[in-house]
Amino acid sequence: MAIQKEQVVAKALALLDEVGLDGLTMRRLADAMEIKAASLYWHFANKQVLLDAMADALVADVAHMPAAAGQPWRERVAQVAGEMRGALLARRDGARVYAGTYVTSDNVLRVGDALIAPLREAGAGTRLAAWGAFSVLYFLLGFVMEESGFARDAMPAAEHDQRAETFQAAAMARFSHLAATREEILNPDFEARFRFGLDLLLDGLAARLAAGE
Amino acid sequence: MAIQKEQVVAKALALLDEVGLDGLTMRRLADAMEIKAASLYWHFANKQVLLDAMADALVADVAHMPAAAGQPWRERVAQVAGEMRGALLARRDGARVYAGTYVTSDNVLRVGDALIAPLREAGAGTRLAAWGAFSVLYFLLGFVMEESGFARDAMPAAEHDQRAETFQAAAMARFSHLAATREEILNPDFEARFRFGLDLLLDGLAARLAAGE
DNA sequence: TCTCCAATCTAACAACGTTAGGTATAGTAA
DNA sequence: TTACTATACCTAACGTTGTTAGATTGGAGA
Repeated sequence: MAIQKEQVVAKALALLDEVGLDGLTMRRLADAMEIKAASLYWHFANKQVLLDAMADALVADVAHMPAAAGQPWRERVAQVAGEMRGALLARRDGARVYAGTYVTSDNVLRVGDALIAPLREAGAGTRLAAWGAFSVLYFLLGFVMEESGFARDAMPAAEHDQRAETFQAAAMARFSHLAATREEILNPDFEARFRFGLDLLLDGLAARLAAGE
Repeated sequence: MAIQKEQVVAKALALLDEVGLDGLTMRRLADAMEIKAASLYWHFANKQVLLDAMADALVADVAHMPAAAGQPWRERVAQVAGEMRGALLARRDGARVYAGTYVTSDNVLRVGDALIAPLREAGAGTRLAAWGAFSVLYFLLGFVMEESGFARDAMPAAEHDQRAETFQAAAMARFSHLAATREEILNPDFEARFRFGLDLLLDGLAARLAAGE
């Protein structure tokens, strides 16, 4: 029975890649499984429960690697954060699915634990460790939501270009600082941008660790 | 005509507070305006356009105050970020509405400009200013989404308590670091938590500014 | 008075999530 | 074998949603 549930979730994630979150309907999912829509309610009480299970499955592979001996806490945090970002980007609308749920499954909790652990072992107090780890998660979630919203394949290329154009027009006309930093705002190297923001947080954490918090 | 549009948006925001994003249907909005649903499509091409306009209106009051003379860049960034958080929290599901759209309206662009400005004037290069400002925005968005999801009035009290319970059970059994920092994870002082994460980012930015980036 | 156009209406469509209640299948106990 | 039970599906339908087509209103300008 647990096996069947997981098969449904797997098919749902595969379908998500095809049709996106808005296109993911119970009827379409049922079709893909060669089943009728009503039968899905045998396995899941409602669609939200299904989405919760999908969100859980989304991060199932994150934070499984044990820390290498002597690995610095920064690297460990960055590692988990990178895995998490990768997991949310791996499937279309992954970040939206994840953000739309409020799951406290093992898979989700493990990520939190894996972010807190390096901080605690580096000497952080409970507040610094907990709030710091969650700050990383908040940044990560906000970042990836924007990142997947901006991805070229998330919208018609024409719309993408038109957006950049209206942005530029408004920026030049009214917002001098946006205009001045336009190139960096539109810079599509999301890997570097993510690393940049993450490093800001890690630097802040390092300063507090050094100060004995 | 623009007036009418804004009246619809205003009513929609008022209704949002009453029924939440999921309860906000075109028919209900039309009812509240003593109009039929189809008539809304005279003013807005579709629901998403309406939601975009709502997201725009949501942040209409943010970042209007000019910087006080000699005000440090940190304070200015914190000020705008605080206003933005306040705006997203001011209306029920405000963060969800905002995150679900991709608007490049004046109101939205002004926030970006107001976050970049202090950094640039403090000597930041274009990359540091732009990426730094957006890092603050990403954190902010992720934070407020979580915050409003966790707010007591966002879900039945029973569900809230049950969540905390299942969290605790799992944490104690399997995730020692979550268990150890449990109190700080569940700490409801979101004001302090927000300030904490924001300060992490600001510290990181300060270090880079000092280094001449 | 006539014309025009903005703003609304009625009516309907397809699609959605979900529920009630029936049916086949397969394993288990008598 | 027979009877029972739980699992996993089915058909059929309900109410609601976003949206469209096309008709109707009403007021302003010629």
